[in-house]
Formats: sequence, C-alpha cells, structure tokens
Amino acid sequence: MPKVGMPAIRKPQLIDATMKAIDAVGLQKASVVMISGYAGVSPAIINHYFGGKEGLLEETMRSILRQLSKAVQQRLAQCDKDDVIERIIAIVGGNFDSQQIDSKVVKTWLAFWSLAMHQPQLFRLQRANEKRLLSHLLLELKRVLPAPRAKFVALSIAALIDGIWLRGAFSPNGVDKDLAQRIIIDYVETQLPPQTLEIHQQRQLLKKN
Amino acid sequence: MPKVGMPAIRKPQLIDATMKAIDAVGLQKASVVMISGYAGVSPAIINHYFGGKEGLLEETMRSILRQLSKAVQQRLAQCDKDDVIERIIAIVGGNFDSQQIDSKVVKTWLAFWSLAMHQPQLFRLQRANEKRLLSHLLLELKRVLPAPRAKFVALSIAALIDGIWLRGAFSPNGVDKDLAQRIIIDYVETQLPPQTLEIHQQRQLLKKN
DNA sequence: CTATTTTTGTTAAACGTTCATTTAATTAAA
DNA sequence: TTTAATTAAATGAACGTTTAACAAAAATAG
Repeated sequence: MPKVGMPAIRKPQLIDATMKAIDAVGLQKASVVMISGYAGVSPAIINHYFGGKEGLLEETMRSILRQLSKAVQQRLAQCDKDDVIERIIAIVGGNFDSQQIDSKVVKTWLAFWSLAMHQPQLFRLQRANEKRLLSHLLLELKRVLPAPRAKFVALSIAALIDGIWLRGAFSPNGVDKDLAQRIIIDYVETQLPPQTLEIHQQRQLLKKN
Repeated sequence: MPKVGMPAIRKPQLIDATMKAIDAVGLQKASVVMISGYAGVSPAIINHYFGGKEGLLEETMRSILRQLSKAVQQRLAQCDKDDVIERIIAIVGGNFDSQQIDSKVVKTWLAFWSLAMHQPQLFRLQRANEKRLLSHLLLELKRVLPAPRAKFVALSIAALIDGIWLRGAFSPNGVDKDLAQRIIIDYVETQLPPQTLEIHQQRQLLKKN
C-alpha cells in the first residue's frame, strides 16, 4: 500500500531497484539495505512508503502485471476485430513482450511464483493474472470453436506460453521470442477450422496493399 | 554431500522434513530449526551430515530428480520399443507421476526454480534435468520426423509439460493429470505422421487380446 | 562373559551475524 | 514557521553454524 504523498520518482525507482537486487542475488538475499542501496536512498524509505518489505514486493509484482496487461492490450487494440488468429498472436506477443522477457523481470517472476505459494495477497494476484490470460484466449477461441474445445485449446496455449517462458529462464540465451511465437502459431493452426485460417491469410494480404 | 557413516534413516527423513517445511511455510521461512523439528532431530544434525542447509537443499533436489527419472524409466521399460507414441506417453506420464504432482513436491520444485537462478550447483541440476527430458523426447521423435521438426516438437512437448505443471501449482485442485495427458497426446497426434498413429493404434488393439 | 576403552550418533547451548523495522533527529520545501 | 521528506543510528528478533559435552553402541582387553 503506497503512501499517497510519495514523490513520483520514488515508486518506480524502488521497484526497479527491487528487480535489480533480485536479478543480482535472488529474493532470499535481496535485503532492504541492498534494495535501497540500488535506489540510492535510505532503507527506512521502504518502510515509510511501502509499509515494509512485503509491501514493496507486492507493488513490484503489481507493476510487472500492469506492464504485461498493457503489452497485451496495446497489441489487441491494433488488431482486426474479426481476425481471431491475429488476436491470439497479439495475446501471445504481449506475454513475450521484450520488457517481460528481460532477465531482471524473468527472475523476479520466478521469485514471486514461489513466494506467492505462501502469501495470500501475491497468490491472488497470480491467480487473477492467469485467469485474465485464459479469458482473453477463450473470448477469441469461442468465436470459432465449440465451448469445450475452446477451453481445451485455451489451456494448451496458456500452458505453452508459461512453459516456454519458464524454460527460457534456464536457457543461457534467455527466452527465444521468435521460437515461442512459431511454436504457438503452429499449434493454433492445427486446432482452428480452415476457414479461420483463410480469413487470417486474406486479411494479412490486404494489409500489405 | 552426505556424510558416509550416516544412519540409513536420516537422509530420507530429513529430505522429507525439508519438503514438509517448504510445503508448510515456503523456503524463505523453512529454517533448519523447523526442518529438524519435522524430522524430530536436533538442528545440528543437518550441519553434521549435510554440511549445512545448502547441502540439505541440494540433496532434496537430487532426491526429487532421481524419483522423476525413475518414474520415466519405469514407464519406458514397459513400452513397445517401436511404438513411438506409447513411448512419448510414457515420458509424459512419468513427469506427471503421482509423486511428482504431490503438493509438497510441487512447492519444493517452485522454490528450487527461483533458488537455482542464483546457486550454480542447483542450476546445473536443473539444466541437466531439462536436457534429459528433451533428449528422451528427441530420441523418439527423430524416428518418425526429420531432425529439425523433431526438435521443434520436442521443445513444444517439454513446454507443455512444464506449463501445465506450473499452472497446476496455482490451481486449487492441483495438477490435473488426465487433462495434462489429453492435451499433450492431442498435440502429438497432430504432429506425427499418420502411419505412426496407425502403428500405435494397432499395437494397442493387439495388447488387449 | 565382564569391564573398559573407543567410536559413533546426537544434542543443548552459545556465538556471531544479518535482517527488517523503529525511533528520533536532520534537512529541505512550502 | 510549519510541514514534508529523508536519514543515521539503535533495536530486537531470527537465523545458520559451531562447540563442547553427553549418551549409546561397538570394539577391545582382561
């Protein structure tokens, strides 16, 4: 819960410092002294404005989730409303936004996953995020597939996103964005009716002219 | 590195206690006092036999990895050598072995993922595990697909396994093993040549007689 | 077979460190 | 002169690890 009167610079400054610290030494060893050191301020600032370390961590996770949500919505906004495939690609693309696959953010995500298992507040954030991804996918898929099948495919795409993303965290080269997109588009194309694919291909051609 | 003269009961006892503690309060708050409490021994035992908390955590991860490896190999051993699909199902099944999807083990996995990001020893274990899964899948897929495509499909299956598994960690009902298998088999069937599917179906029919 | 020593397994208690948080004081802005 | 923003320093709790001692079992000697 960020204090209201906080100078505008403090919040992003400390959230970025938190991710830097997690990136450098992991959540376990990311002390408030180290975090405030990265931000160039006193450790007491964290308690003053965030009510403690937990509050800062929650705000950091909220910040990452907001960025993810924004990345998806920006891409969706530029899509043809009736090109289901293009819209699914947009959702996937948002999840592999360059900000989200940055090493700093990836490590912070991983840290939050294990932390969220035992902190109800973070757990709810994580659940809400999962549900949003699933509901975005479902909304599109239900237009071209029967509801049960749409759910099945949505779960598969979500799993592919998370799985590729997780495996990328342990890859020396990080997340391979292009490979991720190719895998998921390839999957989607095997699952959607041929007519849906045609619509996508035609609209893509029109765009180029 | 476990001390050699250790009584046989101590190691599994402390490893189980470690997972129980992580399941209960998370790795962050799983102190050596709590872990040794679950095991009903003194905290000093951990340093005596495992050289410290880190050593115990490493042994715990090794134990989980061994169990996973065993679950896969047991299933593969019972497979028809030439039924590629059956063998892929075996690999997937091993990864969703009932021991592996137990809440205690799932939470421990998550904790290790974030820990491994900053502990070279654990990172290597994690990498080796990933590579083994991929090479198991590749070995089978290369028999029925061209090498580049085999790699592509292997990565996809691995991502599906990890993704479903991760999402299950946040689901109130845990990992849905049957759904996982259905999703992955469904995917595999779209990717393999029709002939490979036929072999599988024929051999499955023969088995029943 | 008993007594004694040695080794093994285990622990209670103490140690030194690290950490998040609080307090009271200080600086800067309004 | 207030108020807001920040900090240095202090506080107290928690932690992993070490030490030195104790108990039990095994080995050895009489």
